[in-house]
Amino acid sequence: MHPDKKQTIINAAMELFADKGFEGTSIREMAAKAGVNIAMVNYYFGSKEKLFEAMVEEKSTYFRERLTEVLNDASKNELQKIDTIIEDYVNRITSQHKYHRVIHQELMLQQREALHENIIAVFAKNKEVLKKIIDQGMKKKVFRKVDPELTIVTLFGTMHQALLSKSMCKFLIAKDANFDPYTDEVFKKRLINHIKQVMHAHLSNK
Amino acid sequence: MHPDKKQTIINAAMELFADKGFEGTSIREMAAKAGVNIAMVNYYFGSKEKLFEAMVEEKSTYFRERLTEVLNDASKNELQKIDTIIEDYVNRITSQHKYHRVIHQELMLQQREALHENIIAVFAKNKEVLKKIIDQGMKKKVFRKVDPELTIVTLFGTMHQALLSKSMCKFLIAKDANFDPYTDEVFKKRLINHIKQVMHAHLSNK
DNA sequence: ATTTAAATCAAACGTTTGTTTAATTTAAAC
DNA sequence: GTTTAAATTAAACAAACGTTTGATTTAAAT
Repeated sequence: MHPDKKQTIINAAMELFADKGFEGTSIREMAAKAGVNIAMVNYYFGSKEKLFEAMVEEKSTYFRERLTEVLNDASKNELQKIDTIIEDYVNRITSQHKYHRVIHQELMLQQREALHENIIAVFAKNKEVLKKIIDQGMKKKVFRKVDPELTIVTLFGTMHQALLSKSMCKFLIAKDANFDPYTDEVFKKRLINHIKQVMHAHLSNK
Repeated sequence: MHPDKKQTIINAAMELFADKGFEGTSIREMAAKAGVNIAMVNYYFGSKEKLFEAMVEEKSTYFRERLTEVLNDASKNELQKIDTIIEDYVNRITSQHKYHRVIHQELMLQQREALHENIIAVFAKNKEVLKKIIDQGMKKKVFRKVDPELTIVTLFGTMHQALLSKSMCKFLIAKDANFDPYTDEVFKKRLINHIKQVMHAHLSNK
């Protein structure tokens, strides 16, 4: 009938999971938000937990592409590749911050740990590509000798810290009450520039 | 009778909140873990939510001291002060990572938002001190011109990313299965050194 | 037009939830 | 030793939870 009804449920669920957590979100709430009968969730997905897994799976495929082409782009040097990834990733998080919040919450908890592997697998590709670029840069002596893994941690950690908690973001940036970091282009630029500056200083060997 | 029974409940609650989230933790579970009757929670704290608030309040006071003395330590230059804060903060998180996990989860959710102010207030002092040091360093031209707020974000973001999700940490560092980032002194040193290196490169004006 | 299967629904299922009650035990005050 | 208040308990509370049922509607297949 409605072939996108599953999708509607997944989208409603994700919003609620991001704002209230998995156990904080009830099936009745999701069904109401999606405009469907509460029985439809179990009809389509089998259970609340399987819906959650389906949501992670469905949203994560969105991020699995690209990035490898950056690695093999001969027109860019290592530092330019890092810059591209920074821009790319900030745009991803701002456009899909609810999904990233869900993922991040889930990884901090010690529940449904079987899911952690799936989530980590999405990051794996990104980490791999970044690691290769950093290693390459160090080999060519255009990068200074750094800790590759923790450099990646700093890269992602800065973005997540800046973008995944609105309260913390507002506090640190001290904007007015209706400031929204996910739509504010000025802030996005500011964040991108900062991370680039940090990474240039940290990596560059001049 | 037992004057530390409230404390026992708070400690049991915090562990469970950190692993399962607020709504994922039941009062019966906490009571069992603390070895008290389930009615004692409401008897002492009034409600589950008030217990949560009491926990945040009680644990946060632990972090409210120090740090100002670092600011006024005339024997240290600005970079040395930053180094001290890095060491200090990594030690805090590793020794109290469950508390930091709870705080971090809470800030990502859009529930109990009245609590966010209290939580943010704990960070406020730390941010203030760091900001003063960075501003001072920039004024003296020993620091390069940077974005002070986002520099703080990078500092905290790196630590949180590295220490608050065990799955992510294990994946990035690729240690064996029973590697524990909170007790592993080698990893702690490695993290401290990395953050220092990043901050030196980012801030230092030589 | 009839059949058949998928989709949708309101209602009910048995649990678990946070909280309260009312009785009992404990310990301090007098 | 009696009184009084605080602490502790088992039991019960209504509400909300995820899930299932069985009937009904919808749409495709024959």
